[in-house]
Amino acid sequence: MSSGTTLQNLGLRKTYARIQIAKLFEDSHVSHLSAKDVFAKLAKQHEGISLGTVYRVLGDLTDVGFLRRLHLEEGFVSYELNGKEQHDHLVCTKCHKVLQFDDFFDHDRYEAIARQHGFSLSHHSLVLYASCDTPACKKQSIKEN
Amino acid sequence: MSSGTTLQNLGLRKTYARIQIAKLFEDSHVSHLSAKDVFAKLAKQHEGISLGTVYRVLGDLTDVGFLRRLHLEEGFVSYELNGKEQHDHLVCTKCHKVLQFDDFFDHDRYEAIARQHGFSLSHHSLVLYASCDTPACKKQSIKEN
DNA sequence: TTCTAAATTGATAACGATTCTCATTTAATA
DNA sequence: TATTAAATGAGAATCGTTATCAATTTAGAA
Repeated sequence: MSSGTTLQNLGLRKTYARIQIAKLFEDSHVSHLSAKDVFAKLAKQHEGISLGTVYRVLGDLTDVGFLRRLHLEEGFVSYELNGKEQHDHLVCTKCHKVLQFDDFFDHDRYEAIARQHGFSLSHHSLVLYASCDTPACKKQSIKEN
Repeated sequence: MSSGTTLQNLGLRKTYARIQIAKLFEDSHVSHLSAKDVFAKLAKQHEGISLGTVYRVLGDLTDVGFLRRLHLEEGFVSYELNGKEQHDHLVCTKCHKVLQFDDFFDHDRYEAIARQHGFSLSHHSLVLYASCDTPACKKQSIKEN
């Protein structure tokens, strides 16, 4: 399914910026991009999508359920495709590498916990902070100090 | 244990600002306070602790392990006492009420997941977003729209 | 295809949370 | 008590993000 079709199905006007940004996320190579990441990637390939528009489009795509907001690291938000199954994230505290993992047992348990407290679950955020200590990670850690 | 003693044990100089802020968190009534929350609470009772100092002290107390940073809501950080057992949070998406809950089964599972991916677990963040729909919550939701 | 109204965009100002700077004050200790 | 390093207040600076507004583009009617 092309990004253009996706946008129409979502009830959004088909614009150049939205198509390029939706494509970026549909491209399987990328995930959890921040606004700045998106801006940088688009700047390399296309002229004239401003940072303000990137923020707006990310907001729009999130509002219609195409993207989902993540708070993996302090100080900024990232976005990922909002698939049916929500997966969780493992973040290296040293080199900031991010891995996704699926924990299929979670959702029901989380729902039960929410219900026990009289809440009705909307979604959850589980982030495991850990160090990966790969050679690349160590190199990066040194650079930062 | 008084906050002064706590600070000394942590290797921090005993200053007025640090003692007041540590006390605020040791007082069992409060938890998950943002810098602005702390500033506001101190302003009522004590003169002359600047917002800059609040941020610095919160950072210091986090660095020595007395507090722990939380990212419960978008746009700002909150802090809570860093007890041995880490508990998780349930946040109302409408009125922003926060409840803590303990899920004692989690830690081992999280550690296993990290290990499976070659990571070594440091800590985790689990936040359940849900609506509480209490009368107070509904009142607040209306106010915000 | 052309026209029109409404939605989107770029440029840039504004904002809120947080950090930094630096002169002044305070805590630890000799 | 005097010395020195650390902590503070005031305010400037920074960073991510949102808002403003005039100009452009889209979708759909004519």
